[in-house]
Amino acid sequence: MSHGREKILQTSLQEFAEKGYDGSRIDYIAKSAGVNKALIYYHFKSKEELYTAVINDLFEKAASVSITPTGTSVRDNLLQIMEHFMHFLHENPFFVKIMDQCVKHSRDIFNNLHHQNIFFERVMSMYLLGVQNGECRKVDHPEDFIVSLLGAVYFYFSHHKAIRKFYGDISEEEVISIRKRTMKDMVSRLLFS
Amino acid sequence: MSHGREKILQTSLQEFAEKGYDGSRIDYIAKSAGVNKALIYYHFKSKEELYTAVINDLFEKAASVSITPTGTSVRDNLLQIMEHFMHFLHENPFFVKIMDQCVKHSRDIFNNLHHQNIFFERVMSMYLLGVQNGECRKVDHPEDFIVSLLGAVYFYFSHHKAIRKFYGDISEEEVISIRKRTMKDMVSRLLFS
DNA sequence: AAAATTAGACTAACCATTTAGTTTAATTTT
DNA sequence: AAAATTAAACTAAATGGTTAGTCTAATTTT
Repeated sequence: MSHGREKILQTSLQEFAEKGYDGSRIDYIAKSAGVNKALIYYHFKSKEELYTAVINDLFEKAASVSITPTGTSVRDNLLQIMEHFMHFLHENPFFVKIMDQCVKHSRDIFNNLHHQNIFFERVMSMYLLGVQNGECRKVDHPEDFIVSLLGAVYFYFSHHKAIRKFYGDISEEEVISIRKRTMKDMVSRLLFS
Repeated sequence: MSHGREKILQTSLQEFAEKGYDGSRIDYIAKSAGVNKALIYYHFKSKEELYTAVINDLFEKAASVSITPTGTSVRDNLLQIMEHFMHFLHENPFFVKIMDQCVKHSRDIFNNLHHQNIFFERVMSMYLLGVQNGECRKVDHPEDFIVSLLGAVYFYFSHHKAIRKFYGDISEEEVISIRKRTMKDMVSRLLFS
């Protein structure tokens, strides 16, 4: 594989994540990647195709993250998955930014992605296991509770700029550790009892 | 007040909410608003200024929404505020869309807004009241629980397209009613007991 | 009369895309 | 092994559509 192509993809991810599709400039991507603009068109047909390539790449990586919980109880495993979700968002800030735009931009790109929702599915199937073996409490609409739990976690990362001030002047790591505790408490209180 | 100015602001809100700042076109706004393009520049210095005017307008309206809970207990009042939050997001889809972009776009515009967080503040002060009179349970980091609760509600609206499918083939009103029940359950389990 | 609005041509900058070519390294032919 | 050929990777510069913003002169509204 050519070095240029990889570099273009990396740089484009940053640019698209930060400025959005319409705000991104091919010229700037080329300059940042240290390649000639035409090389982008050599590897990708158009800006649109570059965008979808970037997105597919990203979501593929996201989907390949293996989450095989190792706990002995459903409770442990659920907490592990959720913690994993948190870490994933924390370590992949581009994912959140791209995801946020992607939901709005061309629905075709987004709908053709298969792996948007591994975390939802894993939490759900783990929860259903918990209901079966009596560990979890039964709720009428588990999908709604799970969306709420994932959303609560996601929201902090997607609206970091707006939210951060509520936590005062402590380090990011401290906030994450607080959020982790809260998240565990939420899982316990909402899905168990 | 001039009729044109109002119409321009309304139309711009839609355009900016749907396409984002960079994706929006002044020509299109003028056409949709049924006014001449020059009129936009008669009222607003530039696209950027139009954008900030639209945003300030929107957040001003959002802040002016009076939330004066009428319940007899802190529990009732908290639930009322949260339900109000949900209704507000449901009825003002533009708000969510603008908010989402706004967090990313020019930080100056966003940081100069005073009223981003009325809901956070009202929930927080109501909760503190509940702690004082013994209705609510004490938690180490109430700000984190409140962010999580608001986030759980917000997430559904901001990522509607990605999430909707988890609820199957039921009407939007039904989903909202399910979400309302879940939200109440969450408030009860997280802030009380 | 002053403020609001229209018509629409105009411009300058911007920006995605193309064209026409070069470089490099590997493969084939002589 | 030298010469010829190929294909892929890459580049500099041009092209042309798009778009924010302007200008002028006239008309309508308050």
